[in-house]
Amino acid sequence: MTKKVSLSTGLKQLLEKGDKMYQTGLSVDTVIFGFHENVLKILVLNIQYSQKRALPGGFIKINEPVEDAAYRVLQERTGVANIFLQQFDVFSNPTRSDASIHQSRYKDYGVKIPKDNWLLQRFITIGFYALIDYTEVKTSDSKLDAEHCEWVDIHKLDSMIMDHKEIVFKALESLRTQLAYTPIGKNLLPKKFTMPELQKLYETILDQKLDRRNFQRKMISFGILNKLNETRKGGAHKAPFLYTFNDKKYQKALKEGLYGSW
Amino acid sequence: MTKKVSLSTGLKQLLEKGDKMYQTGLSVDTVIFGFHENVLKILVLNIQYSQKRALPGGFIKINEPVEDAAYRVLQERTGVANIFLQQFDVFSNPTRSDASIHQSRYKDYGVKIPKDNWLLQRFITIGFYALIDYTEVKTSDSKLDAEHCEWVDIHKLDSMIMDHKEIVFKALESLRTQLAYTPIGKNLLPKKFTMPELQKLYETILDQKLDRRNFQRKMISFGILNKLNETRKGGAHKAPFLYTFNDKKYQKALKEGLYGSW
DNA sequence: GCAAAAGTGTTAACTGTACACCCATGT
DNA sequence: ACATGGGTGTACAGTTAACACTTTTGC
Repeated sequence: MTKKVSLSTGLKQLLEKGDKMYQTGLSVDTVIFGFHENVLKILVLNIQYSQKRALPGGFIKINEPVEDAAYRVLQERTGVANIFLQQFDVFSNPTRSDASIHQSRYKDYGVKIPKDNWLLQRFITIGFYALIDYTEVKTSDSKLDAEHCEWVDIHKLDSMIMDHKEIVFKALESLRTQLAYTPIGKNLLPKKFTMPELQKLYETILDQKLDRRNFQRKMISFGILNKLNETRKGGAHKAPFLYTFNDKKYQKALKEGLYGSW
Repeated sequence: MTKKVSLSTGLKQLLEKGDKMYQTGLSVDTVIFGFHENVLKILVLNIQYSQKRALPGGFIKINEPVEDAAYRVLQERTGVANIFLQQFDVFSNPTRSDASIHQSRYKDYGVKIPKDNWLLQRFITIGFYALIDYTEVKTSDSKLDAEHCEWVDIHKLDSMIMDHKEIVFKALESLRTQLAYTPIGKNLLPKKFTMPELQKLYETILDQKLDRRNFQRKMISFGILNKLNETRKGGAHKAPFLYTFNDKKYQKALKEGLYGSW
């Protein structure tokens, strides 16, 4: 992260030259899902001088595909590569933008954004969701950062700016639909995981209990798992076996779907 | 449609004031599906001075939701209201734009578009597909129109401008996926239709033969059809019964899916 | 040894698929 | 009458769902 002075320089450039560097009126917002302590969480930004939170988002560079822009945002916030990213909707309500958010960001430096500045125009945003291994993300621990990143339980997202709560809701809806015909665990779990862990993940996303035995059989029948000869010791009771995803088959299932269509 | 003079005025305004009226760098393109003579067709534009065809598309007005923009395009081209419209993807390859298409459109009027004009900038387009009752569309019959609309068999789309063929392909792919968990016939068929007609529609979209009897049972089991006490006379052989969609249940199925999720 | 969690097996219910048969209509 | 397409029924197979039993581990 940067200090106040250089941040100010960056903000100044954004204000004055942003419309030459970026596609005006367009942004990407990413709903970054992670799984931790049996809870589905998303990575959100705490907005300075506001109780509200925001989705990590950014602008699209001239000559940049939107997927790259979303990936760039993700990298900046999580430092993780090889992330599952999925575009799921476009949000274009003309009243969704909120000039005050940008204004308060600049107020501190004594700058008032001119009314006709590109930042204050109406923005259409393209929504992506990402699935990411919680353990691989190094969120900055300093609460002092102007834009501090934080994992928040999906059920405890009370106040978010603009339409960001709607975006999260839609992302979750898409994720649930995806779950039915696409493998998803690989991106949300550590390399090695147990069957109960995988099941908890599914149950959390679907918000529903699943039968332990049938779940195991179904998962194995998909043929995307490698069973290891190790067990997860340490927990009370019987030690469950560890699994990894079979990369080749996983990728194949991602492309063709778990059931191979009609 | 308008004459050359007023068209020129419209084009002039587009060139000079378009960036004040529309979201720059953003467009919508619509893949309009229709079903006729047992063939899945889409409505395309014949580009003047070109052998290539284009998808009906347009720009997004300042303060207009993208869905409204897509709907506007649809209305302009088909005159039909109450259309099923679905956003399915965003196309943002930086090299997808083609300045020559805009240039040749203006060349006729002796106008050369300045290099820095908004029309020649990179455009990101939001793809929609529409399902529409073929019989309700009045395509202008005059082949003289600058932008003549035409129904074309989905399998006979050889040359299209830019990435429009890819857009059609992706739309078809989405439609096929949708088919599995959403009712779709309502928008592609006349009010009254027979079971064999509905089946042909499904077979055409899926590009696959389906069992006559099982299809019928499955459709009826969805509970979205009203069987009428009329039959479609005229054809050879036994007259099939006519059906309509049960609007209430159809709308419910659209929202909740045909199977009600997990 | 006991409680709690994990592994494996069995059966019943349901769904999808593949047919067979009968009926109506135009030639 | 017969060829063709449409309507209805049934039987089998494959899948899903429900549940029982055994094994392992920490206390």
